[in-house]
Amino acid sequence: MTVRVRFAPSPTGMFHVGGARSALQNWIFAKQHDGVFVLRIEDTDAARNRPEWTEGIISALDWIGIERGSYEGPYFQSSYADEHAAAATRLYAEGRAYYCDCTREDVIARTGNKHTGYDGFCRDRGLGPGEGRALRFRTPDEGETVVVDLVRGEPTFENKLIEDFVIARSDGSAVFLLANVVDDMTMGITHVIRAEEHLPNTPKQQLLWEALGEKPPVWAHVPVIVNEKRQKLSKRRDKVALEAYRDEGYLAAAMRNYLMLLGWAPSGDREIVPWSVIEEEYRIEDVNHAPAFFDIKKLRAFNGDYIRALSAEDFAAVCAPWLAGTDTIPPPPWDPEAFDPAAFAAVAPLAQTRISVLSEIVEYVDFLFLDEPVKDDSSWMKAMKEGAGEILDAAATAFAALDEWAAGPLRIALEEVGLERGLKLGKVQAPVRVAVTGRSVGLPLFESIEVLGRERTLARLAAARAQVTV
RNA sequence: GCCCUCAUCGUCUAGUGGCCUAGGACGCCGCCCUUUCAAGGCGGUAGCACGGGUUCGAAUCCCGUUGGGGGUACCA
Repeated sequence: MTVRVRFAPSPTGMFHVGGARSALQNWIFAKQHDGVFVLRIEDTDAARNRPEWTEGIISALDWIGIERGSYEGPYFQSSYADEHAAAATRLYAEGRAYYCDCTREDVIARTGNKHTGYDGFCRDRGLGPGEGRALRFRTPDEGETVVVDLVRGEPTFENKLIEDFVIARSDGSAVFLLANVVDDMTMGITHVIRAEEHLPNTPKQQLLWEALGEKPPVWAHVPVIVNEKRQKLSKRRDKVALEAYRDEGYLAAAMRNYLMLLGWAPSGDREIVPWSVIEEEYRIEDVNHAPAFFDIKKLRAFNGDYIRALSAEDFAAVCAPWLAGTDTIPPPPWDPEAFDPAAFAAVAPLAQTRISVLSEIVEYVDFLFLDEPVKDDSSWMKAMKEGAGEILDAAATAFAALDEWAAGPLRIALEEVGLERGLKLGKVQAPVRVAVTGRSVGLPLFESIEVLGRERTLARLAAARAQVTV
């Protein structure tokens, strides 16, 4: 028997980080078992299967490293409508399902509680299909349903506590529970790996598999990912869009490493490991049972680590989108014509240890490509204190006298300016830094000045001097 | 309400009855390095939810309590 697992996201126009983790888990599982990984876009309403959303899902998979060609699909749930209908018909014909004309309000009126579920009112009324009648599955009155779950063992559910749930709407279309089962059956799915939130659905789906005469798949319910309030990550209140992380400058490798560490850890005291280690060591059975908090701070730390591990060439390459802008990444503040790849390459290694996400690259190098440096007010307040004007003058004079425009001599020149005034380099460099880069924090100063060039540096020093009154 | 499920530093985890005086990582704090800021090095902070068992011995097994999460739709 070949293992067949499926990743079944619903098209929502956004790819959830939880979905990314789930896709990765399914993908690894298929690889480890020489099995097949299937992508099936899930939505019973065909009208919602928007092509651009599907493309979004696929490009998210591309980004996270699940190459096209390593999976089957995409398939669409809505294309199995005939199978859904056939299954519903069969279940009705065999007495495993019955029609019901109760509305939600009817049920609540009878039970007096909106959370008790369906009361079985139409069970034996012998209703046939018709207007306003939904098809309900006749749940067994006794016995129990044992779910075989790779991460949770064998959660057991008492059948009598499972309500007669709807499997087809009054318009005949199948509801998620049935559609999902029929899709999995027709696609020969053997293993279903998904989030814990589906666990309460599982006995219902398993009952359907059995009623349809097939052996249910092996399940694996991994814990959900939660926010700082320990609630399931939600599209509405949490930042969950994978593409948002991508556009902010998280590396796919860091993201997937981090995602896989939610609820699991590789052997030895290590966390940042090559993907090959994860593929080899990850065992779905070893995944924790408790929900994990999506800690962006730790993700950032991982990302910084991955960035620092890049070669100079690779670093420059991954920065490119933020240096030029893309469809989804805003363009940098400078004129594209002003961008100088050689100047960037010269300072890039200095920036590499200083950023945690790629989008931060812009503020470190913008002084090289802007006509005038940005003027950060709090930096000015801090650096342009009394004596600053004089320091700027002295620095300009000393720099102008230099024969060799390079970081070493520039540093010596400024140190002398400080020496004459009994000031440490740290003190004298502050106003110079702000004058040249606009900010009090940035790349190493003399290397920056070297790359900026004599002419522009002296011009900025003079411009700043003119604005300083002390 | 009912059903399901979970419980080790603030967070992610290691731990499967003695290697635990509970290990690592992120965060936080301190020191070193240092032209700012990072990076790097060194050190520190902090945890087995609680109560009962079982056992010579329990973070690990059992029961209960408390607390958290999920589900409870003619959504997926």
